[in-house]
Amino acid sequence: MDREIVHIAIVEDDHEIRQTLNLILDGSKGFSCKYAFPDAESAIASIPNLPVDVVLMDIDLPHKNGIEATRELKRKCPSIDFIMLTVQSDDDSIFESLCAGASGYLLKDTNPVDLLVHIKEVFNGGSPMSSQIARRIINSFRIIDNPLSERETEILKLLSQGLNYKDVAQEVFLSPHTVKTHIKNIYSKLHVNNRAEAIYKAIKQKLI
Amino acid sequence: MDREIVHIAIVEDDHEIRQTLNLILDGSKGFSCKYAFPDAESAIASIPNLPVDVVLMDIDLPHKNGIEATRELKRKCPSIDFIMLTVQSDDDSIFESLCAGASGYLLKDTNPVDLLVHIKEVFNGGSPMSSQIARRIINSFRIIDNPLSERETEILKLLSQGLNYKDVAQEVFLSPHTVKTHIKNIYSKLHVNNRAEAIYKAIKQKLI
DNA sequence: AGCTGTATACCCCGTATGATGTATTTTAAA
DNA sequence: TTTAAAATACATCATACGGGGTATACAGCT
Repeated sequence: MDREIVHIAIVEDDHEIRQTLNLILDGSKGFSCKYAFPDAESAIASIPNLPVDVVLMDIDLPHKNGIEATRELKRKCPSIDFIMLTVQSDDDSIFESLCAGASGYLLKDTNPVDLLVHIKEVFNGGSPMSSQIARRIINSFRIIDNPLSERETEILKLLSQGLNYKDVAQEVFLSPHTVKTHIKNIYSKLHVNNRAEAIYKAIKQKLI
Repeated sequence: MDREIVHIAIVEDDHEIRQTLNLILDGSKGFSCKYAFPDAESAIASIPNLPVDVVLMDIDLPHKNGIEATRELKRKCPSIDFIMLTVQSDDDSIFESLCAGASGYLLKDTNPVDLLVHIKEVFNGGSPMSSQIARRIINSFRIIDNPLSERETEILKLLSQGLNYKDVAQEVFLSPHTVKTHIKNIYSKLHVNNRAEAIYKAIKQKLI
């Protein structure tokens, strides 16, 4: 099963990089690279009709950027894997790319041999990324700190499920008055004035 | 700066694995492994007082598991990096570990040479993980599908910021009546009856 | 012994909210 | 070109909600 050929497409506006990548990839055993596009528009128009397994996508493209292109193409062709290949390594680019459907995120200074390895990895269901980039993603999982007490967290969770004062009170065997007091305290601790904002903040800070 | 020695601690209940790892790591140039613990409790008691850079943590430990141990230790010693070293690769274990503060997640069948490389990576601010595990993490970023219109999304975002009918109406130059109608439609599309649940669902599905 | 935080419980009050309707216009797809 | 979806707007009504208070009891910390 490792003998299968991986069919690749490149989307990259820089003529030289595009040509170089194309030659390297198409010349390597087990790889085929017959398609290269200089912009998002032509890629979006053509790729859905091509027998492609993996797309190498630059982020900085002339009109429409590579993240948008990935979003549209991934919607049309969910089985194609996308690897972002870019100079940008800021958090926003990384997360947007992943949300758009990218399966890998590599920097352009990755050497050709590693690139081939990474393309194989994606093709076999992996997600290659430098360990520096992996760290940024992992850091997004951490909880900063939790000002809420256990009781308050419990109540906030129930509120996020759509329960009202009375229902929450019944659920946790408390007086509705007490629940109200807890909610007031939650608002004050999170510096918000209503339920909507409280839940938003709590989720963003991974409190619930 | 690559000449610095990485000080390692191991937490692993299996006697043989612990000894083997200990010998390999301590015998390698640039690495020092003087501490090995068979359970979470002893590790939690000792590690805060030891000069340790990286901890290799097994998940399956006798009483308290490795994820809990990581959570407690990371809280006490934020500068120590934790690598989970385990046979389990289920989604829950991965995400819980990362939320608990782990910086890497490797399977036990990782060969010793790679393990050394990965420890170096963590020490230098990276996050090593197999590309299979990376893929699972990345998949958690994807959006399933968005039933909301642009206008509705816009309004829901404003609601999550804590704005009320009137404020939203002003913000988007609409009649409060219209905003109310949009909100009704949002609730119906998300199958909820109130703001709290709507925001909770919307965030969980990455709609806002 | 005093302080702080948490958990519990109650009161009043004005208003924002959600449910249930009707209705027109614009836009996009079939 | 008809149809459907989206966006716009308004009315009524019971009630859930948030802000303002006050109060007791118990925990841990200093």
